[in-house]
Amino acid sequence: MAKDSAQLAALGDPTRRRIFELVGARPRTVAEITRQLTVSQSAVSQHLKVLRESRLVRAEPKGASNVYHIDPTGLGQMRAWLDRFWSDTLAAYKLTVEKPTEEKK
Amino acid sequence: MAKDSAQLAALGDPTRRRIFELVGARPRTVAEITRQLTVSQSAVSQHLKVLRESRLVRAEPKGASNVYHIDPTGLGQMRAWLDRFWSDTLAAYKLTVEKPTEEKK
DNA sequence: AGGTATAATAAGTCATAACTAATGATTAGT
DNA sequence: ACTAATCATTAGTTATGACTTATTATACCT
Repeated sequence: MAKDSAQLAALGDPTRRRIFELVGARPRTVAEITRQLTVSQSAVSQHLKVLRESRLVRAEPKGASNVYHIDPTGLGQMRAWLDRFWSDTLAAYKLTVEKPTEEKK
Repeated sequence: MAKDSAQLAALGDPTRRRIFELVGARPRTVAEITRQLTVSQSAVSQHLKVLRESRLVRAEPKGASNVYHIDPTGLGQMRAWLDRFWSDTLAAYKLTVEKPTEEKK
């Protein structure tokens, strides 16, 4: 459990979550994203940098534009982080449900 | 996509991630958690409140102590949030892998 | 070459959230 | 009743990260 999650850190910010969701809906340029939000283009760029470095998005240059896509790498890492708890929690939950009368240990 | 994730907001903080991981390893009291970290008991309590309100953990009173457990509710919501992108990303990724020569659109 | 658009970076600002010490309610034991 | 332990809450402090404006490198068109 020494491995912190850069993805969770990145998505802790609401503006970055919205950016991620926009890109998740379909690939977008910085300008498109900026038009959808109420922050400056520069703020969007800075947020995209954080998302890029945590491997949640990747940039594809197209002329003067950069088109941002979801990056499966960070998604997979985040999913792995989550699955650690999900399987354990599910197992404990199933025990409770299947044996509701055996609460004593 | 109007539904923001309280769970991601909660886990955006590194101290709260560590607390969540400790509780995920096994149920723990506030005192136990406090001993494992380098912040005050008061800080731990405040963080646990955030985790509780986002349904990532639940408290079980035991005498003067509170034992904290993982709450499957918030985990499930977080997983659902993530799965929205995972399935789409996987589909797009598979398309790329299965047809590597058709990069033109 | 000149002009426009795009996006990354730098430098500065400041609100807020993570932290602390203090407090008080509750529990448990003698 | 008294004492100790536990933990939630309150009130105060301040570092940091999200924001802005400004700048600049690159791409593209005429």
